[in-house]
Amino acid sequence: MKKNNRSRTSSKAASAQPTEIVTLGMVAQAAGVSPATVSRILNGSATVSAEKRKAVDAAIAQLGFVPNPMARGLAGGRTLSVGVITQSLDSPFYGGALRGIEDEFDQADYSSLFVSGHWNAAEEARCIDMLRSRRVDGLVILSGRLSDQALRALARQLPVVVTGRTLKAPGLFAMDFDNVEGGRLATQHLLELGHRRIAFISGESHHPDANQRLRGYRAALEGASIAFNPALVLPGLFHEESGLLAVQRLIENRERFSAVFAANDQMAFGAALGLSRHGLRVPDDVSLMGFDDLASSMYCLPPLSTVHQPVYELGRLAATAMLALLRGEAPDAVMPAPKLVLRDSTQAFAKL
Amino acid sequence: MKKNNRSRTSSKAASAQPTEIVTLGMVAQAAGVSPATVSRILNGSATVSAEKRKAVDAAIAQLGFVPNPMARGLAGGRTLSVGVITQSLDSPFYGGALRGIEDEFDQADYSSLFVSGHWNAAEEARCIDMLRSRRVDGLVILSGRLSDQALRALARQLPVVVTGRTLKAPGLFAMDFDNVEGGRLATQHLLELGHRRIAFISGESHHPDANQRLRGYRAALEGASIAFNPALVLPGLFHEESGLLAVQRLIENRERFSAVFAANDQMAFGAALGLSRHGLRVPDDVSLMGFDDLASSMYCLPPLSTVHQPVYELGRLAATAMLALLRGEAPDAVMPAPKLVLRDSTQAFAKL
DNA sequence: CTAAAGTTTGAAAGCGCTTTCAGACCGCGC
DNA sequence: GCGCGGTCTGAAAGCGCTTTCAAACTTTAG
Repeated sequence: MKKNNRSRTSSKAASAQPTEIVTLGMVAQAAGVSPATVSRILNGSATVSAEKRKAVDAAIAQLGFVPNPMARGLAGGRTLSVGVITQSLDSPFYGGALRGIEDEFDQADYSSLFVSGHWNAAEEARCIDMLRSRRVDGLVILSGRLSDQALRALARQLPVVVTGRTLKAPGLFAMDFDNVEGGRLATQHLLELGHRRIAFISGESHHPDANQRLRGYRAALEGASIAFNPALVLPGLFHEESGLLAVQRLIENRERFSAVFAANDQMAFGAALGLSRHGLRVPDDVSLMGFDDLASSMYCLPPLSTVHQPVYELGRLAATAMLALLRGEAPDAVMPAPKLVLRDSTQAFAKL
Repeated sequence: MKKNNRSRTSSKAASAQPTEIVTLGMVAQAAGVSPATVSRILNGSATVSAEKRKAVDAAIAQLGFVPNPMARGLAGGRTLSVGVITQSLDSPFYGGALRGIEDEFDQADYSSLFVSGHWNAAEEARCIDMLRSRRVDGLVILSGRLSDQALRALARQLPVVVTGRTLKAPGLFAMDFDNVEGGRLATQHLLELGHRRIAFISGESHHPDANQRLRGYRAALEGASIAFNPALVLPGLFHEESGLLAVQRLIENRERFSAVFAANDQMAFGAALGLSRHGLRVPDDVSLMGFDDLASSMYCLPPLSTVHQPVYELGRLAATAMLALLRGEAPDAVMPAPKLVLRDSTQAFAKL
């Protein structure tokens, strides 16, 4: 018995291990060829005679050989894995995107390493270091906090796909959703329903999405020749509580409004609760509009009118783009345009 | 220039790479010691003179050396990574657990590989194979579909922590939430409010959680000497739509009920919508109780009374248990007991 | 029929790290 | 002064795979 240092958990106990470790070398031996040949067949990196190929395929099947990604990574420089940086693993919004990414990569036999940056540039950088040390072949970043500069530098080292940006650089593919148009659409809808005093609950001030949606809101107002009233825009933090708070503030300030447009659905939920606490009914007393179209928006009370973001699709597109980048091709993913989803939380303005 | 086959993306373009690849060998050379010594210091696997240790530490810091996990894994048999099998990456319920797991492992310098089994035993097996081929040091399985048998076999090969089971085996740690008690608590609460005709929307019939919660429901009924009425328990699929459907069915059947207890919050949301569609108000006309206490349950309308599951804590506990297993210790994590969270969706039964 | 130009193939050299194994060095006791 | 048990340390052998490199054949051209 040679020295077997690996901690295979049980060297004597379990005898009928379902999966004994099978190496490429063993396959080679079983097929009567050299390891190099097996590797070539595995990777299609060179032509191999049909005869040997058959023998090897048989050996692989018979032994149940599964290549060891670590060894592959070490030797070949590729790991068939890509890092995905999200901000929070349990975000109802990004969750869908993660699923899309996972599905797409799975199909291509890549595996995805998910890590979350917690909306924090430093932590994000840490994650990136970690992923690079694991030698991921590429990086998908869901609207990170990194500067465009840093992103460009990163893309020089490995392929990067980033969402929520418009940015061009070698090795870098950016996909952006038209938040301005989305914000405009939502506001316009409210306007068309006759609303004139429309409150806007914004997202975090640093967040580009929030600002773009605000721009859309202002653009729509302008299009309808309605003066922008800063007192009607409230700060928000993209979570339920901040929506609630915003509405409370609005009411405390005795601001008059017949509709509320929240920069995301989560804040809209909070707003709905806030309104209800003050005896205001949605949509009878005030119309409410969200943004994102979370899975749960269809089932809240009342079902929320919102701007649909194809978040699962976005995930798939991002992954597809990464796959293209990895193949050395230029990705051609196109983000779907914003689309209004009208449900029960908005209705025509009723003159009081 | 030696042959540099690695595809470092740019061998000439970028000159001021932020992170040049630094190997253990380079550290050794810089510190004037052998690679073996550096490794020993890194892993604390043997005593090293203070002098050399200092030199090496300095070199590491100066060069910004980061060990390559792949090489470590290949050579040492440990990868400092653990696989986490969840069912859906975007589940509002498991999301919290994932976050807990990630946080805990991060602190211990382990990284987590998340994959989802999509509630499907075959896919789950695929995931496990994939993770094993990546040589994860352990496996955390969030209420999988695998048989206890399979789990036991798995645990013989590497440490496993599984939630949603009661199971004892070497190398295996199971953590279970007391769903029966939770179901009992919720039902009892409704009972105490004076409700007598309480509908129960169940989860998938194969899902142990659903069945346990049902058992709790029946136990509470029994405790109050109320006959169990099968017509009041509806099948459900743990998602919103099935909650909606269940309520519709209930109403179509002209079943009389003054309260609904859904086996999870998502179905409760659906139920709320269903009730509202039929002009039934929560809680005035019917009380509604959920299970899980999702983050959003606090913000729905009306805020949902439910059974709190400490899902983030559960994640942390699972990770802590895995860390203990990895150290060869026996984990001693204890699941918190179910706790009622009473909000606005339940109220005393008002005689019609 | 020989030289040049392909094809296939295997031997061998790594990838970056861990881990024996044995040598070097030290302080002891006899 | 010699041998013994200890404590450090480096050389070297892998881990499982990829990728040169050159050898061994086959073709094709001249």
